[in-house]
Amino acid sequence: MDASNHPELYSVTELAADLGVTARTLRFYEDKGLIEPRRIGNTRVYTHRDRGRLVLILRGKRLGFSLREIRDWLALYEAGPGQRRQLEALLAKAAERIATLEQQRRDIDATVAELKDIMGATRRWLADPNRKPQHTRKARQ
Amino acid sequence: MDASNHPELYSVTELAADLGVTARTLRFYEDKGLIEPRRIGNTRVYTHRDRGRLVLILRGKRLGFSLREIRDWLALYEAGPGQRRQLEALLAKAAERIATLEQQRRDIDATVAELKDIMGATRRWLADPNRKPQHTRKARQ
DNA sequence: TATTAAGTTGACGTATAGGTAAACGTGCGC
DNA sequence: GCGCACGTTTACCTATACGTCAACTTAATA
Repeated sequence: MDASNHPELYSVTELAADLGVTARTLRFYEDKGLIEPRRIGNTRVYTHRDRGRLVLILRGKRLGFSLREIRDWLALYEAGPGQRRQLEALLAKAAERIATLEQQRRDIDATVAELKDIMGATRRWLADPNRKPQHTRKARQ
Repeated sequence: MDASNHPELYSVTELAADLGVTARTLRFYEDKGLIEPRRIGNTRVYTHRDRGRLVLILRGKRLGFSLREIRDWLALYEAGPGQRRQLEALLAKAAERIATLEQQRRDIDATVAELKDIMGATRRWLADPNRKPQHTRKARQ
């Protein structure tokens, strides 16, 4: 069950270790239709191309896409007639994701501001418990 | 099952509507030990104080704390000997949360930058497919 | 009184990305 | 001939914050 004699073939455990994930993860991705490694008998054998595909998958994950999105995009990428459409779809998805992230960033900024405000009020209160607690910012509720 | 005759008493549905959540949510919070409204027979009756407590709970949620954290903090707030300790605990929690959020913000910034980089490369590729795709930034993997 | 509205508990479903365990097969070296 | 390391599948578990029934009781009202 060892494929190390051939430089471009990997077992699950090998490739998983190589990519910094567990074998379970690779099998899970297969379950979800993201990869389909060859088999020798019952045993999975990953090629260099499979590895490349997995690198793409992991990058997608790191960028915050769900496995479903990644799978759909890869399928579309393989089946499509030209490249143009997929690249445009990719651009759209990326723009969408950027919008989401920038919204999250604004939410974070607002939350941090509110937390800092509460901290300030709390500190003033600790310094002088008689002074009424007074927030300078108004919360959204 | 209507408590509207008394200005400070609410039924689940009333208070839920008032707070913009569902009755299920209030019962769930009770299950999790965050509130303990009085009962008339089997029926929940919320007082003005319960409402105040729920406002605190919802603010905690909005600021990104888990129900468990909120519950623990409320318990500590009720049981504690003075206020000083709880306020200091609150300060610590808030600082912790701010640190988490600022880390998230950095992650978002990095991700957005990478996405924009990919978009740029994709656009150049669309404009001139002969030119090799070339990212200016290097990803973390 | 019969109906309806609102209350109750309990249990199962949802989404995500795997972890963990059980039970089993299989080739290899000694 | 045996054990070990590694492979396989199936299936249930995790965390979070509720949503969604279902079955039942109680209270108010026409």
